[in-house]
This record gives sequence, structure tokens and C-alpha cells, in this order.
Amino acid sequence: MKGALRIDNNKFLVVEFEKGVITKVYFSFKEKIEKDFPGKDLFLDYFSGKIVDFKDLKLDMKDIPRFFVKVYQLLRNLPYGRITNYESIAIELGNKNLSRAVGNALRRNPFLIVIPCHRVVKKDGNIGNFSFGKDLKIWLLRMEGVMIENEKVYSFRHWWD
DNA sequence: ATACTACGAACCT
DNA sequence: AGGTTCGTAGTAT
Repeated sequence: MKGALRIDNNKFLVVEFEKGVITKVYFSFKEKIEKDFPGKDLFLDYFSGKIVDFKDLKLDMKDIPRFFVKVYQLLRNLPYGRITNYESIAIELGNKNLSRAVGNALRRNPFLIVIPCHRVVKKDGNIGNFSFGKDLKIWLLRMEGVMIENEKVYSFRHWWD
């Protein structure tokens, strides 16, 4: 099953689900119509600027590699408007050299926004990459109140602050 | 076995 | 400030 929420003129959020459990969340630029899906009200609130917690949404991770799941589960606890960096997650997983593997996992994040990979930036303050483009990452972060100038965050709260 | 990466540190200019 | 290089772990092919 597939649902969609119109974000603006050319952008939809698409949510795929199975028996009320979400299997995929992503942006689409060619959807045409809105359709209901689990958690739609939460996303509506989120895109109207409200502070939203997606922690209770049910996600299907059964076909996702073990390491990826560990990264995603950790990240689910990163609150709205906070940021962290790839190395911090790696350290949390027990090895600071995992930072690159963490990036690799986030690149394939099937649950856009629900797993807040947009809140992970580089250690030096640069935005880092995003599977739907850096601009979208900046847009999401700004919506959550993170100040960004020249593709660099300059006012923010860390996860642990 | 090899290639790839949404990274980081340590070097260069 | 900006670049290159290399180490690195986990996945994909």
C-alpha cells in the first residue's frame, strides 16, 4: 500500500506500508494525488512547523542489514531540532572508526524523517550529504530551527546538550 | 576479491 | 581556507 502527502507544488512525501506498519518513507517529485497512510497527521504537523516525535510509528526493518538497524534505532532517539555527527554515532556503537559505515547506512535510510538522518552533519559543521540532495537537508534542518550559513551549521544544539 | 561510500585525521600548499 | 591522501568498516556485486 502506498500513501502520499503533498508538501508543496512539486514535492510529495510518499509512505509505503503493509498492515499499518511502515515499510518506506521518501520524497517524490512525480506523485499526483494525496492518499491516506499511517501517521499522516504527524507528518502534516511536522511540515506545518510543529515539533513532532515520530518514535511511536511502527517501522518494518526485517529485511534491513543488522548494522543498519543498529544505526537507525540509535538515531530514532535523536530529538527534534538537535543534531549530531557521524563519529558520535560511531562511538556510540563502540568504535569511532565506524563513522564511514554509519554514513553508508544513512545513505540507504528507508524511513526519511522518521529516522532523522537529516540531523546528522559532519563533525566540522559542514552539512554533509543527503540522499535527496543537500538542499532538502538544509530545508529540513532550518524548519527545525537549526541556523545554517554557507552550508555550515552555526547555531544548534547537540544531541547530548 | 573488489569496489563503493551521506566520514575523519593528517597532511599538504 | 581549500585540496589531497589514506585508513577504515560494512555492504553490494
